[in-house]
Amino acid sequence: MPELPEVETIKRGLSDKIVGKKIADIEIRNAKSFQGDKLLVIGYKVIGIERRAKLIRIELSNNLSLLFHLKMTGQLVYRQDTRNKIQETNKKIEFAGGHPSHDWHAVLPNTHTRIIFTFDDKSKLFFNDLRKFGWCKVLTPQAIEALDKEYGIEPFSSDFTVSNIVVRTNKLGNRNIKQFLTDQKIIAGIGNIYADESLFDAGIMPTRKIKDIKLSEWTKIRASILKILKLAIKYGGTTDSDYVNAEGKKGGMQDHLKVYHRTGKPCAGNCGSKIKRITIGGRGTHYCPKCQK
DNA sequence: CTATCTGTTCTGAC
DNA sequence: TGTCAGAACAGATA
Repeated sequence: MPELPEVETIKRGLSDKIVGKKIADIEIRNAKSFQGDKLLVIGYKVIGIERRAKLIRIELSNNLSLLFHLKMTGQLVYRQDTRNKIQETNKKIEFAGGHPSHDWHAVLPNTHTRIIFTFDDKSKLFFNDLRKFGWCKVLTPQAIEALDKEYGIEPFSSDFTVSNIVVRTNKLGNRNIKQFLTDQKIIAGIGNIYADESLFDAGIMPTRKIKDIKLSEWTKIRASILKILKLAIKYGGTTDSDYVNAEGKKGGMQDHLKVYHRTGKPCAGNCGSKIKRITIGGRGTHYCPKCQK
């Protein structure tokens, strides 16, 4: 599930590859995945890639932008070589084994490819999305500005201070900390994985009501969020199921997670306890009953 | 085979 | 106004 570190990893990967290239064609394989008129963006150059919350934006030379939300299973994979030898290799593996190979997603395009962008040098950007929840929209600068206001504080901005966080707890005191952290209108970019990991790092129970959280604990939570997000970006994000970077490769953060999807396993803090799993707001929530208070 | 679970965000009901 | 279930969708798992 692409959260801030995964989207940031894709952004950095794509910046190296497509900035300066002109969009020559767009093939829409699933109408719902592309919202807007593709003719408005074909023929224009990519001048930059930005990230806001879990959204990725390709900025074009005519001031319009292509905005993507990958939701849970979306991928943005760039291929320079469209002859795609990997595809032929994988097809053999797939048929030989009778089931999809380990590198199944390297086959491009595949059955989950919803949009194909072709650049003027014949290289391609594939938007894949198994569950079709993700989307790409053509947006004007005004629409981008309006959208920006709907989202909360960026963790890596100077606005991400304890006082700015605490001021947003007003009237939400009964809410628990896990739901508070994953609310995009409050802090932008934190999802299920990094909320659980940050709260473990901070030693805070995910069920804690925010009105009962002390200032010293908020300080710790803020520091833990930054620490965990930086670490996840360093490792290129978490590949739980579908996430891959702009080159189609998996992330490495899953090997460094301490609670997420570690239900029943020994706590990484050597406390002797096992990781528990509960449901908060309909989402799986993982924590150590001994290390988190 | 069916039922359940997964996890981001929006919508509509209370 | 806040909260919450349900939906969007496809596939893995029980």
